[in-house]
Amino acid sequence: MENKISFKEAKACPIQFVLAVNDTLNVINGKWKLPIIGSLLFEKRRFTEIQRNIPKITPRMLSKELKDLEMNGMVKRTVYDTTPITVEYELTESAKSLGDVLDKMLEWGLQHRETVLSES
Amino acid sequence: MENKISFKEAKACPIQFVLAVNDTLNVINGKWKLPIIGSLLFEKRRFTEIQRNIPKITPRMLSKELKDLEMNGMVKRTVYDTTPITVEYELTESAKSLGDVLDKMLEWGLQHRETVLSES
DNA sequence: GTTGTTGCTATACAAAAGGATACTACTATA
DNA sequence: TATAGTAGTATCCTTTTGTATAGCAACAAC
Repeated sequence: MENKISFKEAKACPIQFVLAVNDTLNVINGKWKLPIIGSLLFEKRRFTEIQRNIPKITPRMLSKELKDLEMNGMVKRTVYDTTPITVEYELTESAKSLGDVLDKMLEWGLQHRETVLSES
Repeated sequence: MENKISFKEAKACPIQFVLAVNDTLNVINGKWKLPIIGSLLFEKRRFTEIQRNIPKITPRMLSKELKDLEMNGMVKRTVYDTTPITVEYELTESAKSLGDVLDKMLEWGLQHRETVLSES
């Protein structure tokens, strides 16, 4: 039962290509995932720390997005039995490796903006 | 008035970082942009060709998304005065260069999926 | 003169995403 | 006893996104 798809195979087939790229996009989609990942990129943080880091997010949204990220293997949640209780969120190794992809997007985004503006 | 931001600057500042990456994400967000880009990656196509290429898209959505992509400098639209009228859509150079970014996303997506599955 | 083709647009609606506001249980501090 | 901090939930509402279905104008072939 070898259903693993190689880069080569995925790239050659438009359908597999779109599906696999969407896998990546789905992990970071929505208004808040990127800011949350950004907040955790360099250090683990607690719920309220992230909240203070992203001024306009509501606890409902933060809670929901953290759950999403955890389910997708992007964030690890650790509970410490202190009083009051302490919960720490940190990025998984896989999530940290997304940094390279984000760099590529950053690069393209800056360049594209320049190209588009220079044409107007 | 030099408001151009370098990769280095953007990478160092979390806010600029998130903004610039979002620039890239916004260009390909929504359900249909990626399939449309995929359809145009190797050849220019006409409206109904794209429609046939992406079976479940409605003309309303295709029309809307193509306009979006055109406005964002991703697609060039050319009208030929034939009967019936012919309209061709093709990716801009900037859009084609997005291919490299998509490859990175593809790579990460495949790898992440493997990592997450192997842990369960 | 009916049907088909091209590249769409109009209207109405359903679903998904996100926001506002209030609230919980527990404890520590003033 | 009142206030504040911890990590969230619950409920309701608005905004955004996408769908369904129909139709248009210009021709051309049958």
